[in-house]
Amino acid sequence: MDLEIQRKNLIEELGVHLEGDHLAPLAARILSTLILSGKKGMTFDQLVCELQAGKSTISNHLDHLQNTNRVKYFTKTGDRKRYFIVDPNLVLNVMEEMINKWENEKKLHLKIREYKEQCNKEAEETADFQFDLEFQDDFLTFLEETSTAVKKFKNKILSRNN
Amino acid sequence: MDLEIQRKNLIEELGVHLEGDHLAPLAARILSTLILSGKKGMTFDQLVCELQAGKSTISNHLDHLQNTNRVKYFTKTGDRKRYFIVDPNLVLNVMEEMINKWENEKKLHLKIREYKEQCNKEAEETADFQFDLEFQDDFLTFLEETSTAVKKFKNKILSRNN
DNA sequence: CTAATTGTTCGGAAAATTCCGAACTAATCC
DNA sequence: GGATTAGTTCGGAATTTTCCGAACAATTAG
Repeated sequence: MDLEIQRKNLIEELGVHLEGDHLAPLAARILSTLILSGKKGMTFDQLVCELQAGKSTISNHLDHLQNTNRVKYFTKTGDRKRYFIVDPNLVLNVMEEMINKWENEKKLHLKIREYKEQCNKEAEETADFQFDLEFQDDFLTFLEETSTAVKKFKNKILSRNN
Repeated sequence: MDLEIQRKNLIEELGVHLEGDHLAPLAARILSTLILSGKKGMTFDQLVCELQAGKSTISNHLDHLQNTNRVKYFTKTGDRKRYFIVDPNLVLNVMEEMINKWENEKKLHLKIREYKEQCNKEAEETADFQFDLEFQDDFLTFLEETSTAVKKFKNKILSRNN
């Protein structure tokens, strides 16, 4: 198949997938376009043209993508344009985010566990309803182990990259 | 602190967190309410009342939560009401979803890798730009390992439960 | 100095999501 | 049979998200 057609299709397919991560449709298209452009990057105008979008749309989404550590840019001497690329640490950043999310989830579920235990203590005296804590414990173990797996891999990449 | 106030706060806090998983605000509140209600469950009317929402809203969201394997209900003989509870397999189902998502992500990135390799082959002859495949390879390894970690834990839970 | 390039900011239009109430169904109760 | 319980379906109102174009910098080019 023609490489250019293949590329267009991949931008859309990857774009749809990236929308799953709280990215607006066009933000997802920008990111997938940059992923497929590799290290040569893309300029603001190229993105506007390629994605058939308004300049302000591209500007705002690029801002957001940079603030969330997904995109960076480089420049060339004597060239005012910015060349946008995916953040070289994107994989690490994504992992960092996952770990943080899970860390928060763990704290929350510990709070819930505590609440349930308090309820059980109160109910004990009246031989009333008791909470089953298995759900909470399963979930906490799950978060713990998955988080550890990701951390381990993160360190592996980090030590390889230095 | 008063248990009831603690509960209300937890519903909101957990609710906000659950909104992160593509759940509408009220859908997230339903799920967090059920998580905090334990195995005694909650009836349709209790949810309508507790969450101050319209019956149709609760009905539709409950439908969706059941279709996505997050919520189940049980009944009592001589009682027409349904008692909604979190799906006992919620943890397993969430893991299942993560694995599937990552499986898809892997396929997509393999496609991208292939595209980039084709580009490189074409560019070789003209000594042109070459794609760096490290990003793709890092990501693929990452998905592989995390997926394996989750699968392992899933099996541990499964063997414990039978 | 004037024009062109490279964007950013702001107000609002368009579209999608979320939620509600009114009307409806289906089963049970009296 | 009529009233009550336990919900569902449908149309649309309210809110939020997403995107755009016009006007506005700010830098460089001629």
